[in-house]
Amino acid sequence: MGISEDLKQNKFRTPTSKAIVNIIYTGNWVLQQQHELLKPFGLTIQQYNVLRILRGQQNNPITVLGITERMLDKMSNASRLVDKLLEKNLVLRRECPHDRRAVDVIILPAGLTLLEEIDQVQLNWEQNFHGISLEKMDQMNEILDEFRNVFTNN
Amino acid sequence: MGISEDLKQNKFRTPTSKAIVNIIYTGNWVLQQQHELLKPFGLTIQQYNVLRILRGQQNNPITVLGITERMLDKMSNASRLVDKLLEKNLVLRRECPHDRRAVDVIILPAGLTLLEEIDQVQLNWEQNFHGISLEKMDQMNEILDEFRNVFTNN
DNA sequence: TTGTATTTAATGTAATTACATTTAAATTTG
DNA sequence: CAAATTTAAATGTAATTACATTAAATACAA
Repeated sequence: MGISEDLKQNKFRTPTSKAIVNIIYTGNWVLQQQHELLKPFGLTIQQYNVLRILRGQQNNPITVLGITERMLDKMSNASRLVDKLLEKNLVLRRECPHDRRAVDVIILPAGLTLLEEIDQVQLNWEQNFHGISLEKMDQMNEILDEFRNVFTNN
Repeated sequence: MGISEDLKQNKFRTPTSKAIVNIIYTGNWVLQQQHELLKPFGLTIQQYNVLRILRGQQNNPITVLGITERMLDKMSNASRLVDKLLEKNLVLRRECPHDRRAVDVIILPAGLTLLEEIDQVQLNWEQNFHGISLEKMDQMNEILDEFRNVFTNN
């Protein structure tokens, strides 16, 4: 019996201790799904996140530090992630004009096209959750937010 | 502005797409906390999980495959994780009597003691969430379970 | 201005992880 | 029974990640 059965059978001291395992497990489960979904596109989850951050900039360049700050996942070396995207010709890197320490990164049309392809598959995957009411989703979002905010804001 | 602000400001197409990011982000946030919490004890999260699985066995040995099946995190090479725990003298490894392919793993008293120490810190950390009602925790648990179960059971 | 501290990115490295392969034992099949 | 298949664990390896350090540019302070 695996952990999914543990979760079903409520083998936990308290709802809180179950919640902690449940959040880790479900987060991991989602990551796994995303990982599978991205495989055919030759991107890791981290690379995909960086690409989306770049798209979110709407043509404005963003520095490597800017990327780091926006990343889901702590400091996974944005510098080397950008390297990988460069190798795939999905982004452009150039010295920042006002600050020669910084490096601007911009998404290339090829990057945008790739993201659009992935969007299709993503949207399709999200359809799976349409059986869950939006009210419930909102509820969960609220509680997750509250969960993190017990520590003076995160 | 980082992703935590994105979550606060509801910059998402739908509650569902927010939920997906929120679950990954919160899961990651919890993992990060656990990681910090375990640092003083010289264990990685994976090693800690394996130790807890072994404790859950109540003196009954469990095979490496058994451990893999119970792990939160897919296949992170239980074999090598057990190696690490062996190096730290927290577990014992021996050939399984009925099946010479399999290897039984048992937690040692030192392992149990270490877990007890960690329990203290864990419990202390969980106190942070006592401001959230148990009803809410239950609600979140239910929705997380439902979330995963849209795919014929996970 | 000069020297010090800070910021930004890149790099070195050790550990971890993902994924495939290997080895040995057990199980199944002909 | 022998051969083929499956199962369990270990291992090889390439990629990724975590963490520390370095290098270069900027900001700041005396």
